[in-house]
Amino acid sequence: METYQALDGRYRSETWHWMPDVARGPIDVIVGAILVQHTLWEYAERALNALHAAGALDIRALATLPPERIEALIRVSGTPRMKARRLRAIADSIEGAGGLDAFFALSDGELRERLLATHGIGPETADAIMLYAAGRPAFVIDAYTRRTFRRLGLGPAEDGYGAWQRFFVEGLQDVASVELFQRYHGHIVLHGKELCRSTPRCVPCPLLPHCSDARSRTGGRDTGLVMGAG
DNA sequence: ACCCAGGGTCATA
DNA sequence: TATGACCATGGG
Repeated sequence: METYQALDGRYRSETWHWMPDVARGPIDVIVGAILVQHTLWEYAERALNALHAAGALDIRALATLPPERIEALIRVSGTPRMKARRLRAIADSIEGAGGLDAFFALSDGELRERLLATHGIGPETADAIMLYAAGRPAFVIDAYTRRTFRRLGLGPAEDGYGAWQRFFVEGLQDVASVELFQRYHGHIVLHGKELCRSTPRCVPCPLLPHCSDARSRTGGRDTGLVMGAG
């Protein structure tokens, strides 16, 4: 919680959405969540723009267009054949649920279950869609979050997705809300690097590339960021 | 010519 | 259950 307060106090004035600009609707978020898998948002956004320009950012289009067409449009985001298949899978799943409205009318549990049953959607992508497209209180655990918090010497004992998620949800239970989960995750993604750099209590860890430049800092300058559990 | 990047699936042991 | 190969492209 103190970590969140530190981040939020510092960056309160800026937008915190992890998908800037293009993700204006739920379909953009759903598609973006798949495109960003194992790559940088920069590339996912390019692919998203290409889909949009081609009029393919639409459930019906994604469910019916030839796979090669989708592949060509999203190539820049990497693993195009895989991601084209995954986009088709989620489009089919949404249509199978009775369309986007019916899909979003599902309960939290039903929605997550349907997402996880979709080929190519695992816990992180499911939670990203839950939180950012459907507005459900699902805390997203991604590589940035794990790296940043491990670097700060925080986090659960075990390393599994569920353990990380419980760590955050339990630490935030008194203040949990969709908006806070979105802001917190966004802050970590956008500012995790600086958080590592500016935190005196950072511990050495050669396994964390984006923080490795802060390795030897122990008496770091005071930036107003103070760490605490959860 | 390396290395990595916000994941997930599948085949092994 | 757990570990590793694989996907494939762009940038440092």
